[in-house]
Amino acid sequence: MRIITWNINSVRLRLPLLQRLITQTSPDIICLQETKTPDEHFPADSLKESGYEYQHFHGMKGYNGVAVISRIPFEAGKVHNRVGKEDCRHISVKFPKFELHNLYIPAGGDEPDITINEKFRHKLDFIDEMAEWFADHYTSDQPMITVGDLNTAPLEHDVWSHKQLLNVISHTPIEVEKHTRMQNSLDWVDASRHFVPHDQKCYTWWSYRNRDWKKSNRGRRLDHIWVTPPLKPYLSGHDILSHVRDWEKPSDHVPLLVDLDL
DNA sequence: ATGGTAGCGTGGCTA
Repeated sequence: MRIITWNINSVRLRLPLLQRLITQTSPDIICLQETKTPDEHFPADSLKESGYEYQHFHGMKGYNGVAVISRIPFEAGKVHNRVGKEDCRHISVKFPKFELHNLYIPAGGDEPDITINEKFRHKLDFIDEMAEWFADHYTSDQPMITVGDLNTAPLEHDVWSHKQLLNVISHTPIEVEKHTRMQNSLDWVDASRHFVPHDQKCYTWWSYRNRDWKKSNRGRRLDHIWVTPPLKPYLSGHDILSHVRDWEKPSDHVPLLVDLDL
């Protein structure tokens, strides 16, 4: 079983790129973030024609938005409102062999100070709520998968410069602490780091604000696939599809792929 | 220290 997660940064604008990704990798399940469209404009029919008959999406005008599209049937999905907002950042669906959560955690703005930056407060509260909610509703012996743009790069080699990013939102100690606490809530296994050694640089996002993303290579690992311990033995493959960052009109995030022998 | 680019949807927010 092949699962892809991708912050697509507008599913309508990049539908042709999504189709190309499907042709090249043939995933069973695709999870998208930042679809940036209300549900009535989600390209549901087009993706059904591509083979993804089972769909669950939740979007809004202009911002955020998450979607799960699948060739494999799943039970009716859920929408989860987080920290009192209806801003389309968390959906889940139930497959026969596991439950899947698709997350778009708030980016958090620019200033890493909760007293002056409401967006950073929102991000930290969101992560806290997720950690509690996972622990309250599940146990780590249940087969679960969480994917998405978690907007935190927790490890030293998840960013191009650990020292220079210590005070930059996505890699500050307070976020890393909360992110790690969320990860520990159900003993989530970080699938990318299961395959990529911790001392090796590993990125899924490169800013638009660099003239040449590949040359400067100032990336961060913001996108993640986590599995609970029962699924760990079935992890069989992993790929970060960096070449997609070079397609015309790319997203600033690249797709992350995991294979499970299920 | 600053500014750099992109999407949505047409002015300014968010990333």
